[in-house]
Amino acid sequence: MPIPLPAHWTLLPRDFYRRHPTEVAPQLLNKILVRDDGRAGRIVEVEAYAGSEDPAAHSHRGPTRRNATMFGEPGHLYVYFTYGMHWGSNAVCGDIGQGAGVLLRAIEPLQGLDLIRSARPGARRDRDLANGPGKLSQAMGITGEFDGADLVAPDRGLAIVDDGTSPPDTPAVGPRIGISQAIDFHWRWHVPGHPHVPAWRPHPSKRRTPLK
DNA sequence: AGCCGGATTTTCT
DNA sequence: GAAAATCCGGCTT
Repeated sequence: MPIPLPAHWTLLPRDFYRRHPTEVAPQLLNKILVRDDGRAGRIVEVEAYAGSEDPAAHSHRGPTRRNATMFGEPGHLYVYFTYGMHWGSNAVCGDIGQGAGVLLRAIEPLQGLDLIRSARPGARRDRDLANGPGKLSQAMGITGEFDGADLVAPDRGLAIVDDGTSPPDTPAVGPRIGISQAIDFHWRWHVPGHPHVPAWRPHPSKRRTPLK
């Protein structure tokens, strides 16, 4: 069942996702993540994860039960569980079998603020509602039930749309956060100076050292 | 504003 | 059995 959208909001086509995640990621900035319950937010921070070429990717060592969605059709949502309590949301990219995706790290809530606030009871300020992959998923009510959801031909009330806002001409770039492998890949992009992106980070505030 | 530790459980080695 | 694509609260500057 289709998601009711404002007239000028258009679904992103399948081919949008059928590219390398480092190409898709910056293009996802300023797009909108929408749910059929009225929740919507502008994507303001993303990270690219490739397949076998990327030691930090869940898909690096090939398909498993957890990452199976990453190896499927692009334009679906890969939802993973980590740290015993947090969900992360990715748009699957590239070709089938590649295992690539773009992690959605932060959105600026636009619609359904009442629902989003009640989903994030701990948030003091609105800028804390969805400025992190776990917070974003919690704000939008995304859990494992949404793993594999189609974002192009929505089957679970979730989609990514274009409202006519272009991606930033010069998106800010930096290293990915919370990983211990391939920290030299600068595969994180965000809207420069956006208030709903965590304060300017020239480097991760907490860098884990690889276990020896 | 930054650093630190605890929470909590799935996943794969 | 250890690490994990994190978050939060509490403590120190």
